[in-house]
Amino acid sequence: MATHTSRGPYKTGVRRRAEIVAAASTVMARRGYAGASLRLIGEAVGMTPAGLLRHFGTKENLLIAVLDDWVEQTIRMRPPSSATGIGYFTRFVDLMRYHMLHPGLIELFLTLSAEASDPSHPARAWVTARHQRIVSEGVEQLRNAVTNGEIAPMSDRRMELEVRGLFAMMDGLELQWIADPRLDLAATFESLLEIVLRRWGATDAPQIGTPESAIGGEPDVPAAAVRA
Amino acid sequence: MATHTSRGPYKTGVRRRAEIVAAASTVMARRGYAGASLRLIGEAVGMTPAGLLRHFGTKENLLIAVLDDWVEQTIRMRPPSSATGIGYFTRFVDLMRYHMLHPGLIELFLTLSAEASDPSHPARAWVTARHQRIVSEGVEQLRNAVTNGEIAPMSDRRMELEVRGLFAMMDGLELQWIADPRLDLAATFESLLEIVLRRWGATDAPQIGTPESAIGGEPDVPAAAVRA
DNA sequence: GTCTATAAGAAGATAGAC
DNA sequence: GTCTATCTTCTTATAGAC
Repeated sequence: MATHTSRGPYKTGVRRRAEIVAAASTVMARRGYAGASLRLIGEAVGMTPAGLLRHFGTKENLLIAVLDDWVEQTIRMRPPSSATGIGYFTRFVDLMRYHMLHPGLIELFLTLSAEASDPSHPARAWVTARHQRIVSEGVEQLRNAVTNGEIAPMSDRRMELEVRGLFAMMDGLELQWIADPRLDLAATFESLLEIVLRRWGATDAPQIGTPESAIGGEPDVPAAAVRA
Repeated sequence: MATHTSRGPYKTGVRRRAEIVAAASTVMARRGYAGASLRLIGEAVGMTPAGLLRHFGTKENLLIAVLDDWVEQTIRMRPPSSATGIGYFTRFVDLMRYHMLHPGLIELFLTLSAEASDPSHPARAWVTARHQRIVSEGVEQLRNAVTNGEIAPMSDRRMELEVRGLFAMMDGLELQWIADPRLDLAATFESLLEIVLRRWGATDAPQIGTPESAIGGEPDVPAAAVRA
């Protein structure tokens, strides 16, 4: 006991736990919650199903850990209130680029969002709450943009409509992208966001040219190379 | 044999088959392909798993039958080439209203679209092919709209971008709607479509007021009542 | 055409050795 | 902290009675 080099008794345990969450995240993203068995996750991290349950008790607890990790990663990538007004929205281009490098994250979110149409799905409440949170967060930032004079004024109803439309477009593009990874997700979104910002009357809309093609159809334009 | 009243020997068989497909469609939409066991589907239609497999042989064959039925229902609702140019896009408002009355259809499509991010998923090829088909179909109709002088000209790349953005918005709104059915899907989409058509320079964009609120928050505005 | 019975395997979860 | 072994239940699928 006195000879171990780690400073805390739980140090390796914490690391192992993180490895399990990462593996579970990947497998659940690919196969869905129901399709991701503890054996499959265990194989990915080199452990038996019993070993996993020593750490998390139940499969549902593991899902919750995966969701928490997803939130943590997203926040680390895009800290809340790091940008206000229009800057809040332009930062989503970086988020899309981040997603292209970590496909599992968005696969997981979309799979759970769709699966959770079942009211008895363990992630149902989490998904619903998250949708509500990002819409109200978006409306708040759009209001900031108006207050700061970055964009033209609009009604509250119009703001909710615009925010819902923008977030819907992001999710829908991600859905197209996981069906065909040749789609340049970040570039496509960047072009569409520019159109939206221009329509809102943003004066500092980023100057971005229309990408060569949304799909890299020609073999000499390997858009898929951007992925990890 | 000579006494039965049905005209063909397979009449009841065909009806039963249709009932199974309908039940399987509902259960798969709610639980995903992996989560929808033959036992669960059998209970929904009053049959044992063995009975189901008498009709379809394997679970995967049943999924194929469900996908074919999905296509058939969608086509019946919105016949191909029934509207060209801008009319093609405005008809999507009707499609959204239809989806609100038949939630299972869109739940199934979204669940499978997300699940099928796994390359080994049996519906992977079907989902990918469908995404490609509707994008090229949309671009074709947008081109028609330009040719007919309904909207301002735009480049081929821009057309693909606009179509991808519009379809992404539709899928994303549907994702928001299954997470919170209080959202008035058709009205929200109608308002957003009007904005897009106006931007395209459509002269006959439908005159629709912004809905009272995208979410019927007040108890006296039961937006959910529109559902079946 | 649907059933019961059953196979062969995988699922989540528990007990206890080391 | 991870293992093996085991339990119970559930999975898809087959065989054969009615």
